[in-house]
Amino acid sequence: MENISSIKPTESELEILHILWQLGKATVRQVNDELSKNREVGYTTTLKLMQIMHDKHIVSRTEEGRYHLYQAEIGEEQTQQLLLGKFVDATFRGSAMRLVMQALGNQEVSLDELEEIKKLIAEKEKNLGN
Amino acid sequence: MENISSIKPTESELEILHILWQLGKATVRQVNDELSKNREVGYTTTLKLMQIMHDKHIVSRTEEGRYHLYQAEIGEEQTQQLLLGKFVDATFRGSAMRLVMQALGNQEVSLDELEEIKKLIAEKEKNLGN
DNA sequence: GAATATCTACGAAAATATTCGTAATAAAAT
DNA sequence: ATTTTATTACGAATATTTTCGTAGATATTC
Repeated sequence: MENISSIKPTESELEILHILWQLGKATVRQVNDELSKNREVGYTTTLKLMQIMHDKHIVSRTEEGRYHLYQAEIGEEQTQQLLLGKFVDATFRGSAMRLVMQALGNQEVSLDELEEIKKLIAEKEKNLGN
Repeated sequence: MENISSIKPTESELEILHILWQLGKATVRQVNDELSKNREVGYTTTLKLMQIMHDKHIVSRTEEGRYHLYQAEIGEEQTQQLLLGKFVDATFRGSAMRLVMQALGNQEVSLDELEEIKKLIAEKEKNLGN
């Protein structure tokens, strides 16, 4: 990926990216099998999507004999970060704070997870305190 | 809105909703003026979008003389909550925790805001502690 | 009161995203 | 070696979202 901040995978592409992030390298068949666990989807549909993603350089591929092995070209965290920024802008008018408040208030978060978040806040406060 | 969990405003619709949430009631002209502050957009484009939103029952309208006065039919927090849930699923595979960590780690959040978040966490821990 | 401006309604074009059918090719099985 | 199976390439149909042109109605201005 050259143009790093212009990433905008569609929802379907994101589904495929998640599978590739999990599997590392995968054939269209493997990805399609994974997708099929959740919903009906034709093999050529998945193939086409992955070809488009290849055109867009968000996945790379190598030929292994007769197959193509696909691999994500953009990192999971990096992508989440970018999508998060856009989502915050679109839905929370740029206020990450409000997003966090809503997420903590209403989404499922466990006690252990809250502890981790507290640690992160403590560190962040230390840095901001400078 | 009858079918509350099937809300899925598009990005353009969300932009308009933000304006309506802010203004309360507004004419197409007012909304279009607001939109135009950010980007080029034709009046009839905005009109059409708002008509579609009316068809979908995500806004209501009353006739005031020659104008129509539009008003959001879905609440801001409620909508954000729904979109947040979908976003967490699509982008963070359902882990609100990871979203919060990333948001705190990389988005802009001030010291004061961190304090507020800490308060929220404290309360939530009290409840979860039961 | 004629011209101008400002609305709404509506259809359809344009842009984007998703789905799939068909053909070509290569491998595997019989 | 012929048939069956699995793969890629490609075009096109379908669906969704966004944009806008045109027409008709009603007010406003000169």
